[in-house]
Amino acid sequence: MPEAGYHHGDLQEALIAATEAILADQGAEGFTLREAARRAGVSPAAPSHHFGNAPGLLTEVAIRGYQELGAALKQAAEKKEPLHLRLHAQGLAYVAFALKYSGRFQMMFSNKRLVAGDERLRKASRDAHREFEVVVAALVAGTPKQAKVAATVAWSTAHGFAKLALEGKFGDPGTDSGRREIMAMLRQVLEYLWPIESARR
Amino acid sequence: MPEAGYHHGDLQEALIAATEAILADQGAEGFTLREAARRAGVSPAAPSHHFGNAPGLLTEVAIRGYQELGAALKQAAEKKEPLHLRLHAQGLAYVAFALKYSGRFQMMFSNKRLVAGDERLRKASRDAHREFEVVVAALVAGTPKQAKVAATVAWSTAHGFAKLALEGKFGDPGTDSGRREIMAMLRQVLEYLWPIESARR
DNA sequence: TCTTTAACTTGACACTGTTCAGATTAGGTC
DNA sequence: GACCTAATCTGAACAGTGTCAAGTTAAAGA
Repeated sequence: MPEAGYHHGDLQEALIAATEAILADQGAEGFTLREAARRAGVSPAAPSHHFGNAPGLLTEVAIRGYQELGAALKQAAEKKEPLHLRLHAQGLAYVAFALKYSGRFQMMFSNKRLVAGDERLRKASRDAHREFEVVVAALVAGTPKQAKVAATVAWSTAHGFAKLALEGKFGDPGTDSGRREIMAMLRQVLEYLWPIESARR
Repeated sequence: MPEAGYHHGDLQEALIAATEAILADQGAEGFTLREAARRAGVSPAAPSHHFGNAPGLLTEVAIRGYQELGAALKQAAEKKEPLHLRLHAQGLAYVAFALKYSGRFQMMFSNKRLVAGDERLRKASRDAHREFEVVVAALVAGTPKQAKVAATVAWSTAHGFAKLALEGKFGDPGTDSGRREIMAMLRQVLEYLWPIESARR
């Protein structure tokens, strides 16, 4: 694990960490392969031996992002009654993740920069999405098909809200007060979609 | 309007058209300023005299995109009874726009590549969004604030669904059959959100 | 016609991702 | 311990990018 010398020791992880750092403080557009190599203290050509090319590295980062997101959704749904609260918690967790790790989040959903059709990536994305389904299935009385539709509604709404929020449509996501505005608006949206008290209007 | 000679005649429009063409057949990531200049038959430095820089040109294209999108939403809402159908039509129009002009659509919502805080851009975006509000306000019995929330729900859902669809989460948006799958799923989502027949469950 | 000014080009600079031949070293084998 | 192989990384190069400063061309107004 020595960071100096001709052989890095654990360049793979160092590059992933460097990429996440860049995404964190420069955003998705700020990433360059050379900068990642620079931060890992290695030549521009080094990453190719581990990840093939830039999309290869980014795909690895995206996979981990989906796993984190899935875990956050799972955790948000635990031990919440009534069941509606679980969906609220998941929506809040989804947007909170998007705001907190905005660069990574944006990268996770920009297929053009990832390895098109990577099987592990598809699986990670599906697994995260499924976290919505398990909650929705418990809530919606209906066929599995209806549950799938409801889960798609939940995902689409959370995702659309997060994306629009990141583009500054609901307030500046770069400031504390802006983020509070955004989350307040989100709570109203969730309440509209899945009212907590009464049955749906 | 002569296309040849030292002075182009109408380079402004030519560059915008070239940009839209690139976005149409290469996608948002495929755009380069030099390629736009190339297609307009002009040197790489020429665009700067009209748009300052690449974000300047892209912002102009995005503004027109929002205007088109707003017009499509407005048109979709015309002459449809019952009122729920207007929202359905708007959702369908939103996603149809995203699928048809995917490159431009993606660019419209990638602030990092546009002029941050351009006033005309903000207005164009707001105007498009407002098309949701006018329909929702007529539908939702409630305070203006509630109408705003409902409009945000509509926008978020349509936008999220469109984005996820473009990333291939509901089928391949590049094929006819994939697009049919996507639109079929969307119809179910809209029916879940705003059931046509009965009152909301 | 002359001159001002807008439009455009040329050439340069600092970047980018990727490739390829070569240098280095880690780890297993004698 | 010495040797060899295979993995790892470097250095230099290439084609491409956005943008800038200085120079060239032509349109428009006096």
